[in-house]
Amino acid sequence: MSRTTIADVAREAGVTKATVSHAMSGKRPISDDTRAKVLAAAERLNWVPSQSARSLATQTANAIAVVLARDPEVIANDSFFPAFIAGVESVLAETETALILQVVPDRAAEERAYRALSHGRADGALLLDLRTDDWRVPLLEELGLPAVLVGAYEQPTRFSCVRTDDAEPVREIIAHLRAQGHERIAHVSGPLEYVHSRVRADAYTDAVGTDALLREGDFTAASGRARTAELLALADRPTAVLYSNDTMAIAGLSYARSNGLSIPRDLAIAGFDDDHLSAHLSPALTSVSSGPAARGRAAARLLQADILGAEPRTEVVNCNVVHFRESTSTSTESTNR
Amino acid sequence: MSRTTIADVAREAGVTKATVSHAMSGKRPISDDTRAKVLAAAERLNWVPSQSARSLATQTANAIAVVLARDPEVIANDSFFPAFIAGVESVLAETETALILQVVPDRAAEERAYRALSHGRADGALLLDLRTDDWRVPLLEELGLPAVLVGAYEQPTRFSCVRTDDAEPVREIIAHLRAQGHERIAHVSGPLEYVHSRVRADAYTDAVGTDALLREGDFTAASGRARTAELLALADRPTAVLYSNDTMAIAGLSYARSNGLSIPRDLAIAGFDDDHLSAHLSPALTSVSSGPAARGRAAARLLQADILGAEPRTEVVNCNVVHFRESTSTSTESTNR
DNA sequence: CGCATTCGTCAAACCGGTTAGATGCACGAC
DNA sequence: GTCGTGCATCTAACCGGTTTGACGAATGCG
Repeated sequence: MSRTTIADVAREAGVTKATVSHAMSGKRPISDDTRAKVLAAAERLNWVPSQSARSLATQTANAIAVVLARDPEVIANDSFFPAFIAGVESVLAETETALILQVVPDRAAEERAYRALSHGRADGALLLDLRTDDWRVPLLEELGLPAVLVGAYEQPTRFSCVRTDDAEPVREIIAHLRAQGHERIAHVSGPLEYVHSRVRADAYTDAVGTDALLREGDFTAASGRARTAELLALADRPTAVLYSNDTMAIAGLSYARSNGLSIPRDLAIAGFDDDHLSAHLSPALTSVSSGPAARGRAAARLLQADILGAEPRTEVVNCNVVHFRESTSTSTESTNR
Repeated sequence: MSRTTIADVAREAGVTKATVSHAMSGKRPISDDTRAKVLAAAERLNWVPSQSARSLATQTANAIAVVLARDPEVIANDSFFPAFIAGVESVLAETETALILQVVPDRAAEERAYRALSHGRADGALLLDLRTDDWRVPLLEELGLPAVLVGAYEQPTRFSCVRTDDAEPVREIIAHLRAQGHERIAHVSGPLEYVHSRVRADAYTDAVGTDALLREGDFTAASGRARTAELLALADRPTAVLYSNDTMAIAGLSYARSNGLSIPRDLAIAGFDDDHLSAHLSPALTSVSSGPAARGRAAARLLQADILGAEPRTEVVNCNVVHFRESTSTSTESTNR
């Protein structure tokens, strides 16, 4: 099963490897008829240059990477992720760049993964789920691996960022709930080590004036259910809950219902990230669409620019739109969609 | 930014490159204290072997690939895909194998992608969305690239398969609808070039005895809406529709409703692939869970086995479970979950 | 007509690993 | 003391591209 190599093409075309290489890349002038011979030979033999040989020689990989330290279960139930990836791919497809997706169990493996990536496996990385003082940022700086930070990041950095303003939609939702007479508004956040969870939680605390009804979840349905149970068991139970993603919101909604509460009459519920089905739930779920596909596209573009040597820059992709739906409205009418 | 190479480690440890290589791989006996010196040096220098150099030398990539010819939009709204990937990753994570995800716009690009993959970029591929007489199967056989076929495939092949029986749940749903008195049952399929779409459509046609109410969709919400509109415009409009995925089902449901139909009273609706939110819709959507994560795990395991030289085999992962919910029940009660 | 210049191609080194074959050394058997 | 034997290590070739310096031929110019 010997694959055809550049040497085969060279022999077939009656030239040397170097000429084939130059004919393909155009980095040296090649006469038109030689180039034609080379192209014909390559075509005839179905030659595709070996990616590993090329990346060894050029130190580029034609691929970018996303390393995730999340539990696979969270990935499966997350609405942000697939849409984000779809956005990334829509940009990468244009240049036939591959996306390397690696899920790692722990920090040691994650660090190894980045080191391996920087050794010719990937030309750059997208960093998701940023933590405050994220250790990955200095690591990638040290490795010299281009990267784009997706989400808020507060430290100064040489990397490009794709930001969104996560605080604003939280304020909007709280204001909306307040306007409807809600006074005890709770928040089930994501893990607070994540910057975006923290930003949302802080915006929440600022808006309601206390963190008494703030509970930390982990984006899973199980945690949504558990935190909701805790909140509803309080003597002064909340009349509205804002969750940091739709999966937790729906788990909370189910739990509240199974305990005899009517949504939104007894408990108003809002989510985050606007799963594509959330508009069709019963009641339709108020949620914040964060434009995951647009963010994916922006991140991929910035990364490609960075790899080509462009100056890093921060792009604010503010696609955040709050969709107010039945789950937070006192009237029966919904603003479906 | 010169990365540390095996030569640096060799110098640091006072041995040659070959010794370092053997010490790491264990392919030749190395004395204990030499090995210790090498490991210490590698640790000290934070050495990670270059993946491209290694894969050039060994013709292995430590990565497997999934190439998708779908529109990014379909990926974003598909419930099968993220869960499947999560299942795959949960297996790959154990061996620090990377997943290469490549979305291609057309067939030429897809073929190039597979050829490039077989040149040291990936050790194997998972084939999704199989078509009847899929051209990719002979191509990968020719390239000698190990692969696992996910879904039904009828031709004989040397590749392992992960099968599910897509016909059985269709029969179950039709029987269920029949038992409720439905006589005009329609089906909105996926593109019929896909084997799984075809199998479902055939099972449907067999069960109802005609394909008069069969319409071909493409898994997008837009097509679900359009095909539903066509069906409802018929003189003898159907009283029940089975869709080949949940996205189309929900689009159809919304359309029917906005035309004044009540679900399930005027129109019963069932989906496929059981999105994680489908149980929470209004009405809760009857759907078929195909165990995407389990299938992903099985596919990844079979591929890893194949790469290591195991005999190809077909594994039937029959996780298909029909969840009958409100959208197909005449009574108000639901079997939620 | 001779020389400089440009153009197109070639030969060889290099990227960073792996691996087959050669070599040196210690040890045991005779 | 000599010779085989086996173990540990080294040397060097190789994987398949890219890239640089060299070189021969064609061209331009005085």
